[in-house]
Amino acid sequence: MNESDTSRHFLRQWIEKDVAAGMVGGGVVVTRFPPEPNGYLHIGHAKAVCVDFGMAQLFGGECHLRLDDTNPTKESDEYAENIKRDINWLGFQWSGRPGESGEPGFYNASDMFDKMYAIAEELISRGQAYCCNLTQEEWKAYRGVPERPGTPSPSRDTDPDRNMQIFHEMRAGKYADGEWCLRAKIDMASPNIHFRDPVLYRIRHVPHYHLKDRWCVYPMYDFAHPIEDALEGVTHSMCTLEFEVHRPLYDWVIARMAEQGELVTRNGALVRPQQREFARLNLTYTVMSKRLLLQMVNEKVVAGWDDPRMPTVCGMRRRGYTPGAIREFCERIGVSKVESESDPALLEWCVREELNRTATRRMAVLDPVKVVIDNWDAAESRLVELPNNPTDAAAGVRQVPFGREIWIDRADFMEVPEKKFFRMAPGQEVRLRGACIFKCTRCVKDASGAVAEIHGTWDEASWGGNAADGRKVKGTIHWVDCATGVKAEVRLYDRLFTEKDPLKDGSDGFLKYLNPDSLRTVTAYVEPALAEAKALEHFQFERTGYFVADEHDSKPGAPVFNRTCTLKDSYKPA
RNA sequence: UGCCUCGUGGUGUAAUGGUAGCACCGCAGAUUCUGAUUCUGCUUGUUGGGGUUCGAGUCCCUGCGAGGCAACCA
Repeated sequence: MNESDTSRHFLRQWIEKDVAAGMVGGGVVVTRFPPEPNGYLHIGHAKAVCVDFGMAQLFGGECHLRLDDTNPTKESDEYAENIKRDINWLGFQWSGRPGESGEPGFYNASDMFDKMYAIAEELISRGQAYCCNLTQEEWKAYRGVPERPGTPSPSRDTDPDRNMQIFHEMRAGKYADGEWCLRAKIDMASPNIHFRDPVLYRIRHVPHYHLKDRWCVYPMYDFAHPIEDALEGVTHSMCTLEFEVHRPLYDWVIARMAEQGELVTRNGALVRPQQREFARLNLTYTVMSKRLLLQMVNEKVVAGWDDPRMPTVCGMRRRGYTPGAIREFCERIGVSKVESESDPALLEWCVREELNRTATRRMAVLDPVKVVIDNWDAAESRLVELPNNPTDAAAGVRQVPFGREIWIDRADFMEVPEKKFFRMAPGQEVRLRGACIFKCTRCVKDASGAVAEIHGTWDEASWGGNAADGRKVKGTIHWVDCATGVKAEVRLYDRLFTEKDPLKDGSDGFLKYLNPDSLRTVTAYVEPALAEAKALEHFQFERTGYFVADEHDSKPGAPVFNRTCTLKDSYKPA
C-alpha cells in the first residue's frame, strides 16, 4: 500500500490542510487511540486503530495509546493487557514521549488525575464550576428536555470558597457515591444538552485497577478526554460520530485550559487539540457492542472472547484471519460520516487474497470415504511430489505418501452423477491430485444404503497425473493415504447469526438469531505433514478452504484446525 | 416535534461546479492437475420537487428518509 493508493478521505484532507497551513502546533501530527480497558478490541476498534495509527504514519507523526480508564467500575488489567497485545498483533506500535509508566507513547488517563483535579479547582476558583447535591433523578428533571430550557441547580451560585471546600471534602471521602458532584457552569438553556452544566466529577468509592484506592472521585469523559489530549500534545483527535454533539464541550474545556495556561508546547508552539468524528464500522450478521459480546461470553453462547466466531481481534486471530487482511479491509471500507453496514464478504475476500499468496497447501479429507485401487499392489507405497504453494515457487515442494487405499471426501463421489459433475462416479475418470488417473468401477454400500467403499483402477501410464495419450480429465480431487494419514479435529465455523441485523428487534432478543450451525466439529484425515502444525500456522486445504492450527488446542501429533473460510466455489449442483 | 449529522448501483466508497468511476457481491465466458487462483465481459446508482448556472451528485430553497444527543458510561 503506497500513499497514492490510500483514500483521500475527509480526515486525511482535514489534517493535510492543517499541515499545509502550518497550523499543527510544533509541526508534528499527533493522534491517539483511546480505548477504555473494559472489554476486548473488536473489528470496529480495528478500524479506529487503522485510522488513528494510519494517519499518524501517513504524516510522519506519532500515535499514542491511551487507556481511558476514568471509570473504575468496569475496567481491569486483563483488558488493558489484551488491548496492547491486539494492537501490536494488528501491526501497530504506539510512539511518542514516555508516559508516566516510562513506555514511549503509552499513557493511562488515570496518571493525569492530579492535573485534572487541579484544573477543576481552578475552574471552581474562577466561578466556572460548582458542587451540586441534586440527586440523579432531580438532576435529570432540572436538565430538562432538548426542546425546552432546563432549570438551574439551587447550588449554581454557591460561592467559590464553599465549592472548593465541598470539592476537597468529596476527594477526602466525606460523602457517599452520588451525594455530591462537580458541575461546569455553562448554560442551562443551551439546545445542546451537554452544555447544561455537565457533570465533571463524580464520587465512586471503588478501587481503580491501576491506582488502587488513591481516589474516590473520578472525572467524567467529557472533562477528562480533552484534558488528556491536551496534556499529551495530541493535535488531531479522531473519534466516532456519537461524540459529534460533544465537540462544543470538548472545545470549551480546551478553551478553559488555554485560559489557565495549561496547554502544552511542542518545539516552542502551543498545541491546541481538535476533534473530528467519523462513522464507526458496522458489519452485517454480527453484533459489535462490547456489552453484547460480554453477554455472549458470560452466557457461554461462545467459548470466550477469542472464540473464532467472535468479531473480536483475538477471535479473528484464532479464526485464522491475518493482520494484513484486516488492515486491507479497513483501508477498503474507507472513512466517511455515513453510517453504513459493511459486508463480511469483503473481509473474507481480503483474507483469501492474502492467504492465497501465503498459505501452505495441504490435503485434508473432512468427510472421509474409502477408495480402494484394485489394481494397485497392496504392498506398494509411492511418494507424490506436490508444490507447497503454486503461486509461490520459493515455497518449494513436499512428498506425500500414496497407496492402495485412500480417503476422499464423500462429496467428491456420486453413484449417479448429475450433469457436469466432474468428480468420481462409476465409469468416469478423475485425477487424484498429483498421483494418477483413476477410473471408478463400483461402490459398496452399508446396511443403511450409504456408500461404504469405492473401488476402481488406476491408469498406470498416468503416474504424475497426466494421461500418456494426452486425453483430458476434467476433474481433479484431493485425497489422503489411509496407511499414513493422520486424524485431526477440524472445527468448521460459519457466521454466528442467521440474521443480517441481529438487533432488528432491539438488543434483548438478538440471541434468538444465533446460527445453530455456526460450529460443526469433524474428525478428518490429513496428510502426515500436518501432524506437526504449529499454533496459528495457516494452511490451504486444497479444494476445501483456509484453515489455521488452533492457538490453544492444537498439539504436535494431535493437530486441531479451525476453518478460517472456505474457498470460493462456482460448482452449482444441478 | 429542540439541536446536530448524513443521503451516489445489492454493499462500501470516489468524483472538491465540467464524461458518474473503483472495489466487493452477483452473473456469463476463457485458462487451469485446486469447479481455487488468474484473465475477459455483463447487470445495477446520484432521495423527490423547485432554483442558480453555458453546465449541478456537488451550490441555494423545500419536502422525504436515516442516524445521533436528554448515564454522576465511554
